[in-house]
Amino acid sequence: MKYKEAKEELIQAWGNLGYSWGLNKTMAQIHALLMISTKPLTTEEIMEELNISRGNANMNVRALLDWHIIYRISVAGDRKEYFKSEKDIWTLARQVAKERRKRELEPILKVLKEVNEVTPDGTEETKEFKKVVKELKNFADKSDTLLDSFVKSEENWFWNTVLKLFK
Amino acid sequence: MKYKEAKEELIQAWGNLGYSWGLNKTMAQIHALLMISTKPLTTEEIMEELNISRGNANMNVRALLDWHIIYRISVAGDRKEYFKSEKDIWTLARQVAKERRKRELEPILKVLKEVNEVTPDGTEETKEFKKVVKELKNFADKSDTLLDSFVKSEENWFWNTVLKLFK
DNA sequence: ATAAACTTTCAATAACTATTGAAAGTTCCG
DNA sequence: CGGAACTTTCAATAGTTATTGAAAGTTTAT
Repeated sequence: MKYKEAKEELIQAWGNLGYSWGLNKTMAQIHALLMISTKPLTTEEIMEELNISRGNANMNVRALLDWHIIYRISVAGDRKEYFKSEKDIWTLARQVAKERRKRELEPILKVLKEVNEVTPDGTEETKEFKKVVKELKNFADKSDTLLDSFVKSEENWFWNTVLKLFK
Repeated sequence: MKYKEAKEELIQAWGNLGYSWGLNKTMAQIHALLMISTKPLTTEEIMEELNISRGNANMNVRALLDWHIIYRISVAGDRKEYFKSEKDIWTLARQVAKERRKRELEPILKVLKEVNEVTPDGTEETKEFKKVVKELKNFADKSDTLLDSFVKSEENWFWNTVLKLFK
């Protein structure tokens, strides 16, 4: 297989995976491109490689910076901004987990706390509702603890301990 | 807080969470509705509660059946179909993990295997590419093992072992 | 076989999300 | 300051995904 084909296929696939991780397609593709690049790239180069507009490139680069999974690099004597990806997939996964925890888990925890305040009126409905909310809360709390530990963990320790369990 | 408010808020929040789990908003809302319902519901009732059309209700109910997270129920002497949700959140999470593994992880594993066949031509680019692909593959394989064990696990065993670790 | 009761389909359309590219903004340097 | 080099914004538009609802299809009872 030729390098160019392989590169395109990987960028494509990474785009899809990233999408299911909560990034958007272009964001994930820019990330993939930076991931396999041997050197930091400029907006110009990203635009060219992925055939996207300046505005699109700029917006998605900023989103990636916002997620803290790529970095801005300055080169002495050059006014352009260069970008490089966090290359350690482990750090990347932790970072994504951290963001998603903030964006997704926290809001539902807040709602669960809120709706648990429903006034029990003795009906079957509110009884069931309370029960379901309690279970959801339990589950969400556990997931939160797990995610938090994951975010704070270090690679080897995590894989060593967890994979030992799951073998 | 009134039951009706709480119910609506929970359905809304569940809709968002479900979305980030890879379902779509309506799918997740129907699921939430069945989750807190004390009895199985018909398509008609779902349409009414969520203010959605017959087609929409039907399509999303079928998608939920497809994910195996709700069930079809027949009531003797009644021609209508009733639906009820898998109420155990643990079983639900396992089922979702299973589907996503199939839909998301498997394709990327396939691509990684494929692009690893790139012909090394001695350039820096292909060297880096190979390295990145190898790391991704390692990570994806580990995630796959982990997910698979999760899917096959039983609730107490899982939480007991994992949470002990992460305390 | 007929018809009522119910389910499924699907073309039209609404709603949402992503993308473009030109204009406005910023920074740097002589 | 002036203007070149670069970045950011945003209104317009393209593209995608979700939703509707009426028509077609299916099942069941008589």
